[in-house]
Amino acid sequence: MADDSEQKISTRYPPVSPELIEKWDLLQNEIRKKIIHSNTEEWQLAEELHGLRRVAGVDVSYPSKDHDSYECDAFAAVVICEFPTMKIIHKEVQQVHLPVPYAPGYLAFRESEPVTTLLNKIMKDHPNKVPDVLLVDGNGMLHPHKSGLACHVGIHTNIPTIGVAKNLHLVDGIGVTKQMVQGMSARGDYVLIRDKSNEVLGMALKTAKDAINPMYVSIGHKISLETAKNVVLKCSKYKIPEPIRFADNISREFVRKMEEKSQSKKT
DNA sequence: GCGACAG
DNA sequence: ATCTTGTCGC
Repeated sequence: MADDSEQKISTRYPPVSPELIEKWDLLQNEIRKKIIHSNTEEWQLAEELHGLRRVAGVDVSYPSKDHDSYECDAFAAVVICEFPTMKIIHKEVQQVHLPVPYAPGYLAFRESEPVTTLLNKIMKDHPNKVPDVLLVDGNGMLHPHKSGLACHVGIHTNIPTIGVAKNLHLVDGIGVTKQMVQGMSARGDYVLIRDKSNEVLGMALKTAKDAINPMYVSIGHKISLETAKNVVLKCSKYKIPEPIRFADNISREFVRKMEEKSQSKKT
């Protein structure tokens, strides 16, 4: 069956072979079919999220020099926070090799494998710290094929997962205007984002009072969008939800250390 | 008609 | 994602 959602990717991205794209599209379809769109856990039943103990943030940071090359090394970080205090109870960073470039719509094929490997390692080594829900920086269902990075990570770890993106990724048919975003004044305000067939893919959510731009929230796996919104809000002190913000800081820190190291080596 | 495009 | 300075405010 022909797929009309093929995208034109400008030359600023390293080229990915049509064969690989074709393979990725098939894999994304498989992921999409496996996604559970509703709540599956006890703690998701009440708005107060009673019983939710641990929330993990997942992020990958890149060295400045080769983040745009076909393959590169990067640092993946997972930070597990206690809910609702957001106190860090575990953090783990891993240097990873990313064998394929970033291509719009195909972030999962760059980041999901190393991230799931790290998560599975934590689950094995620290079974008492296994997170109840994952916050992944990137989209879940708010994606051209409804199977963004957060969906992949959720399916591969079998943990409820939420996609949280700082920027809106282009999906044809969605109508999100600046006016809608400007219309949000209070923390917790949101605008649902639907596709051509009027299906809800995610939402623009105002997570902080003074944040001009919203966060884009969508489900990854085993959670409803309504519950996902609650989790993200309760984890957000600033614009970026705390677990992701921490994971971001830590992975960046390691990138910086690595670059300093390679600098002194040259001299 | 061209361009827009998570990280 | 990454590159950067100052600046405003609690």
